[in-house]
Amino acid sequence: MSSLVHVRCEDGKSQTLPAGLSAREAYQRIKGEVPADALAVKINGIPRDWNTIIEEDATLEPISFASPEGKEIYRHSSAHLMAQAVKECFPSANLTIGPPIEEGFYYDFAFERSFTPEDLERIEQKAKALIEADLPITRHEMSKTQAIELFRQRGERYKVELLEGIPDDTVSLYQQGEFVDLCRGPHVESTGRIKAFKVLSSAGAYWRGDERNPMLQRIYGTSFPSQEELDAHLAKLEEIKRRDHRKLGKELDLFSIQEDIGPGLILWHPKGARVRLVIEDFWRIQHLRRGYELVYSPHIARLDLWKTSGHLDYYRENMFAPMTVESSEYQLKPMNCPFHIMLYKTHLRSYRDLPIRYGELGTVYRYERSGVLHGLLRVRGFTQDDAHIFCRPDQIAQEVKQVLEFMTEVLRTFGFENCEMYLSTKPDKAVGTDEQWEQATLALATALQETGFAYEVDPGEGVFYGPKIDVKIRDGLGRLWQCSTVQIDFNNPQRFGLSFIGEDGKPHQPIMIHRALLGSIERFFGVLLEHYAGAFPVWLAPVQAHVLPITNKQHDYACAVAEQLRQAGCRIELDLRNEKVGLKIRDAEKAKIPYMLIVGERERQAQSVAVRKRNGQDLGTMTIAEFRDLVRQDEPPVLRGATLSE
RNA sequence: GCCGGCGUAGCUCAGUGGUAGAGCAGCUGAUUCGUAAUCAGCAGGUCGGUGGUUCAAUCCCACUCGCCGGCUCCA
Repeated sequence: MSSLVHVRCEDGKSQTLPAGLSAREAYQRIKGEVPADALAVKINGIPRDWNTIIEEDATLEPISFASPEGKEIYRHSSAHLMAQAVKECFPSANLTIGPPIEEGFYYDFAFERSFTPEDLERIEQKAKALIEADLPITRHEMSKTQAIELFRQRGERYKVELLEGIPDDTVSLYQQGEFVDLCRGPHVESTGRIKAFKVLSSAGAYWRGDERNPMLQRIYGTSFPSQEELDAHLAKLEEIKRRDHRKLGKELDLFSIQEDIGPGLILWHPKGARVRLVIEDFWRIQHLRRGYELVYSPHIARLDLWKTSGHLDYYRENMFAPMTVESSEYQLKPMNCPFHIMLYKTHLRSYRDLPIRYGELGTVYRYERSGVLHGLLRVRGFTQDDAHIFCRPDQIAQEVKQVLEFMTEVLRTFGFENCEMYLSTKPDKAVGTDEQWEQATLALATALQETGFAYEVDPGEGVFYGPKIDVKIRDGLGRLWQCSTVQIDFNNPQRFGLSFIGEDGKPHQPIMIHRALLGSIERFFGVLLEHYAGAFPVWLAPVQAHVLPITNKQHDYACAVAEQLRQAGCRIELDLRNEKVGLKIRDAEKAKIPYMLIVGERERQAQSVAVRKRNGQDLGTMTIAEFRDLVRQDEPPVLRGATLSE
């Protein structure tokens, strides 16, 4: 064995060193010092502890919190720290697992009761004391048998169970003080490396995520390298709460969900409905211009239709129970596709007719388990902006490409510039031939490439009837939301025996493409509401301006202003209350009205309005016609002065 | 569905084993006012629902409905 190794640092500096040094020592010898923010080190590209012994030639690259790996290590060590605190406060709690997650970490414990807020406070204090103690974190490798014995002695039965499932003979443990956890690592060097630590919440979670398993007590927490960063993160959490669409929906009187109506069922109030109408008008105009036929279908249909479509077999758990009418069974629709298929079948189709694109704002009802309902984002009755494209296999790529372009245009209009695309391929359980899958998947990939979108492949995540593209949009707070989806379907054309007559005069089977741009109107509305924090852009705002007379001497004029603007298609409200303008402005501001039109004696004389924006900006006075043009400017071109009947 | 928390006036919330309060909103009156709160008065609740314990329940107990957080991110 060579006693010398060649070690290179991330910047290319290298040195030949005796084997057996730790990564930290080696790095120090070459570079003089290890950066203060280096949590761990990549050795030949693999994250490791700083005290890993170097036995072979290696390249070293420090990992800081700035990198995804660094965050993971930091949060993972934080999870251990919290687990140590829990074990010290509650020795009878059993350890299970504790991974880092997106903005923090959690650790699951088996404990005889739930943790109370007081417990969490105590745990946080204990963790802070352990940070203060700056305990070294050390790695120990041992045989699996030894590890099992160790955890058995400590009464950690879940750890024993985990170990029994590990195929390797050797496992690694990490220790800090009395605390020992089974862990692959790496970790930071000591508990003192964790600077700002916060316990956030607790909740029940099933062991291994399976509801047949016992319920564990999960504690969530987060940590950052500085108090400032932690504070910023907590402020962001507050901001998320402030923007919660459920809160805004109530404050702005947009919608409600009422116990007497039923969970997951949305009641659209006039203001919410106005926004929805604008969204839907925009949607309809766009679809008509892009070669879609708009259709309507009923909310219930004979159960047999759902047998043919396969929903009864594959989707039953998400459907409301059927109802019996005149001794036939009917089913509330969970999807619109069977209706569009039946529409296709009303005529004999030629290859010249394809593609046929049916679009519908179709309201569907799905049974969702009570615990998963969430405001407008997860409901039991919602309206899909659905469309089904029937085309020849060779038209898939072209059609999908058009859908993607259409989708980005629509999303951009609503203020979503960034999205992420995922291509999901054939799952284990699937219908259709391998050839069909390959052809369709390739068509999707081609469409993505031709439109120039970066995308990730989700292997095996396709629906059983075909591959799909899912699109997630990023909102104002950087959160991702699944809205658009494009799915290829070989299954339904076959089940329903769809055909078109080809050039050869023989029947062929069309391909069906399911697609939604907004996903569901309810969900999209919720996302939009949070994205804009309730302050809709002018073209979407339920009320675009308040007319605020200063005294009752201007009431007649204010009414005339409002009436003229309404006739011009603006959404205007009058505030004739016997109050000072200051209060009227304050109230309009709270209601997030984009414009305030203040009319006093001067404006009445000049037949003008003084325009104030909701951000406080004063646009000065202008005529009513000028203001109307100002509002128009904010509308997407397609809607500008457009009507559905044109 | 499961675990935990919560449910009091239109809204936000306080409160107690002896049948309830505040602020805002609402209504009435006064004020006629120039860019984020004028003043005064009035009215408003079967304390989510059902059942039980008790002389007495909004409060304690059980059930139920609903809401909130969480429930596949391999130690």
